[in-house]
Amino acid sequence: MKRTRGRPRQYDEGVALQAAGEVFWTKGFSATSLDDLTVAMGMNRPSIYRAFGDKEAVYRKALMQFCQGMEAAFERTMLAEDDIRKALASFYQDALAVYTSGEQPKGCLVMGTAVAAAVCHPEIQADLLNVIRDLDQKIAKRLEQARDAGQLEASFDATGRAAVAQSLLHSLSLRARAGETPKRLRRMIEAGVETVVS
Amino acid sequence: MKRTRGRPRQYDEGVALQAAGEVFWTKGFSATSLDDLTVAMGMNRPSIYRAFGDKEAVYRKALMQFCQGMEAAFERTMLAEDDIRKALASFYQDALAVYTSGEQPKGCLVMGTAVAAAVCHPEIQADLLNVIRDLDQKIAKRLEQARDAGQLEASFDATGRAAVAQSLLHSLSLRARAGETPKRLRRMIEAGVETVVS
DNA sequence: CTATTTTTGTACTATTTCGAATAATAATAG
DNA sequence: CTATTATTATTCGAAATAGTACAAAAATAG
Repeated sequence: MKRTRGRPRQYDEGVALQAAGEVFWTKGFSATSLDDLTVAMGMNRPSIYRAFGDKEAVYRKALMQFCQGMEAAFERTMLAEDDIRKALASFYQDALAVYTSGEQPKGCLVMGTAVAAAVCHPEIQADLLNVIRDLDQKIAKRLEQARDAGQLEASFDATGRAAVAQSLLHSLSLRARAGETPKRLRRMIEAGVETVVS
Repeated sequence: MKRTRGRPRQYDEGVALQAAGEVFWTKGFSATSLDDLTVAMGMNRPSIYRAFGDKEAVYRKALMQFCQGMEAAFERTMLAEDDIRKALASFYQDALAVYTSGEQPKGCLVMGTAVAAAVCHPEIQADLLNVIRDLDQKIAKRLEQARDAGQLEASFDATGRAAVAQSLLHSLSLRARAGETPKRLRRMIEAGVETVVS
């Protein structure tokens, strides 16, 4: 951690992006103003521009940091647990815990806010598609592994079911943001796991 | 159609709301300005206020009109077709046709834009939750009917599977808006139908 | 023809918003 | 101590935005 020249920066990149993410998560991309960001990030406007670029750049970086957190959750659950049902169930539960973590449930940052912005912001749309396809592949790989371990039928369509499995996650996010009760969401997880592996 | 007193209105309510819906569908709720609406609806600002109220009121009325169109699609497919697999498949296909209808695919107006606005706009959130729960019930009822007709196992969990079935719709909307290819979306429908009824 | 009613059209104000120009600050290099 | 570099802080201006006040228009009622 060598000191560089010039005035030392007062912000921590990760902390600032997390704070930005919180605002975007609540208000959405276009309803969030730069003034909102200066307050939340504790940085003044020119510092934000210097450090991250314009609003869209801040947003995309906050998205990517959020995704890293979700990838960690995937590893803690889907990859750490051997039984595929338990793995799926704990993955959904971990995700749901994130989706309902704040004072108000806000779902997934990506699915809750990037989707709306996607049509008018091609780069956000591209990020979104990448995230979705990446997760499809990760789930499919894990399902194949379970199939090879004999936990699923030999004819199990891992790719098709992976898309279904991620659909449940999308819907969980959406319903959480819509204010659905935790009880109903948990029941959906149960029915969903059973459906995916059936 | 009796002529009423006063200057005749130049707009048609349904047409105006549809035009408003198109803008919201593309830009999202908060990125749409009243100037955008005046242009699209062919009405000047005070006329919009008089006729529909403020931006949020216009938005909610446009949402509700969109939902009526989707309900009609539900009746054309899920209720008109006897075989539950065909019914589901044609419902998803009809929905996908709507989701990818414009020059750019925009998914579902509700799932694509109301979700982002839901956290800061309680009435939009309430509308969203109502729409979701309503469709869950409609699908569950249709699945029960299929079960009673012997097309599904007696132990089939209609309520749980209805939530899964709607999840596929949510994901279809989301993926379409993310720019997923029609080919992949159609494949997802196939795998999804098979999963739901399995 | 005049009064009444409803909608349309113009213009305005106060506020928000983005982005940039400029100055001040705090460190290192030599 | 002076020059250089990187970051922070203040301020400004131009544009966009939401909502409203008020006048004009186009119909019916009597």
